[in-house]
This record gives sequence, structure tokens and C-alpha cells, in this order.
Amino acid sequence: MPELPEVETVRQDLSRVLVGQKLSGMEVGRPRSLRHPDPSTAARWIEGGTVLGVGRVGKHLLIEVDRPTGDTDGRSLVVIHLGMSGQLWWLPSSTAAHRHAHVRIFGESANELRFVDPRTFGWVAVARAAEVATVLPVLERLGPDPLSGDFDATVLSRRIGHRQGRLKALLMDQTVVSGLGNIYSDEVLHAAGLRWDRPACSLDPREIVALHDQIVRVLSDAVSCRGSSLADSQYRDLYGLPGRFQERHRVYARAGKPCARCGETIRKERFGGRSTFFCPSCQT
DNA sequence: AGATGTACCTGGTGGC
DNA sequence: TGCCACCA
DNA sequence: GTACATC
Repeated sequence: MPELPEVETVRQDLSRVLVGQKLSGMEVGRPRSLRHPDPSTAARWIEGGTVLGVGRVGKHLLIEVDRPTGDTDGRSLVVIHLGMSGQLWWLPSSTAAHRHAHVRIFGESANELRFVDPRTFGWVAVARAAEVATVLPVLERLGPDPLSGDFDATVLSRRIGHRQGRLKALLMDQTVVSGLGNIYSDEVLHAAGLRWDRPACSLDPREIVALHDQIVRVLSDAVSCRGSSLADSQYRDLYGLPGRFQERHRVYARAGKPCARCGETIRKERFGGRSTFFCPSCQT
């Protein structure tokens, strides 16, 4: 399941191969995977354009394309969310078709960007720069990205406010802070020594600082390890290679094993229909 | 506002 | 081997 | 991973 570190890893690799690349077309195999607009209009908006840069906010990838032929303004944005099982592959466009390759974006170098997504929860959207906010309101509602400049303990404290909900729900709420999912919220909470079911507003200033610091530290470490690839899992980078951060997980998928910090047995509980891992002793 | 359940999908795993 | 419940 | 309905 791609979260911020996995998306950031793909962004870095994508930036290397895509910036300066001229795009020659786009093909949509599964309409459901294209959020906006229709396939032929989407193709028209990127055809002949050159990639200026690849950005990211939270779990969203933003590919910036200039439009030399542009009808209104000069730029388009290709926005991609990988959902639970989405992958992006950069390969020769002659490579054999794949059952779950739902969107293909062709580069001039005879390579293509393939959006592969078995579970189909991910999506691709194309928007003209001026209409992004209108067409994808979800982007406007995102909370600060932890690896950007606008996230500090004060911001986090203000965003926690008087929220009574559980800490893990807060971390996974993309409108509070963007990029954390099931794996990294568990890892961050363990690193900060906080229980997942603490009411968010029960944190004292010292704990808020610890939480902020560990959000930044855990995500940064995970990026430098190129993300997490679970045993049965879905995440692979642009070239099909797994990340290494799963080797550093301290709680996620480690139920029954000893806590690396205190030796107590890691527990697994159910929260919001998904697994939550924590140390019952050193997370308070 | 918060908690809970359901829906959207496919594929791999482990049990019997 | 097939079917199925369970998980991501 | 997310959106939405319901208590």
C-alpha cells in the first residue's frame, strides 16, 4: 500500500526519466481509472507537451506538462493516486500488454509510463492548470505535507485542536496531515511512544513535539530506504524493484514478536476494519 | 463530531 | 486439487 | 486507500 515514502520514491525516479520528455499520447484501457476528463480530451491535453517537473503532495503525484498548442492556458497537470495496489512502470512501449495496465502515457523515447492497478482503487486525472482546484477539490483539502516546509509542531498542534478522536484516525486523516496510511501511522506512533487509541486532544505539548519529530523522521528514513514492500504486497518502484524499509519496521506486521525498544510482545488490534500494531508497554 | 459499517476491486495465502 | 475465508 | 450512509 503506497503511502508518502513510496510515492516520493516513485516521484524521484519519475522526475529523472520524465523531465524534458515530450509526450506523444495516452491510452486508457479502463475508463474507471481515468477520473477526469474523458480519454480523448485527456490525450489532447497532454499530446505534444513536454514534462516540466514531477511533484508530490501527500500521496498524490503531480506531473506538470506544458502545452505548446494550448487552447487556453499553457499547462496541464497529470495527477496520479496509486490507491492500494497502483504501480507505475517506465518501460519500452513494445513490452507485452498487461492485464491490469489501465492507462498508458507514451513518451517520445519509445518508452511509456504504464499505470498498473489490479484493485482499481487508484486513479489518473488530467486537468488544465487553471481548473485543477475545481476538478480535483480533494487536492485543496489536503493538510500539510510532512516533508514540505509548512509542517512544524505548532501547525500540528493547531490542527489537533480539540479533536476527541483517536490519534491513529487523526494521523490517517489526509485533511489534517497528508501522506500517512496504515503502515506509517503505526510506525510513527511507536517511535513517538504513543498509543494509537489516545484521544488526540489528550497530548501535552511535549508529546506533540515528539509526534511531529517522529512523523518527519520515520517518513524521511523510509524515503531513504525507498519505501516498504510487504511480503504479499503490491508496492514496487518504477522498475519493479521492492523497497527496503519493511526490514526496519518495528511494529507493523510484527504481532507476537518482541518490541525492539522494551522487549514486550507486539500486539495486533482491529481498528476501522484494518490491522493496528503497537507495543502495549512502551506506547502510552 | 465521532464511531462503525459498507462499498468499490483483484489476487495471494493458508486451512480443510 | 478445489473451495473458502481472510487479508492487503 | 477513500467515499459515503447511518447511528
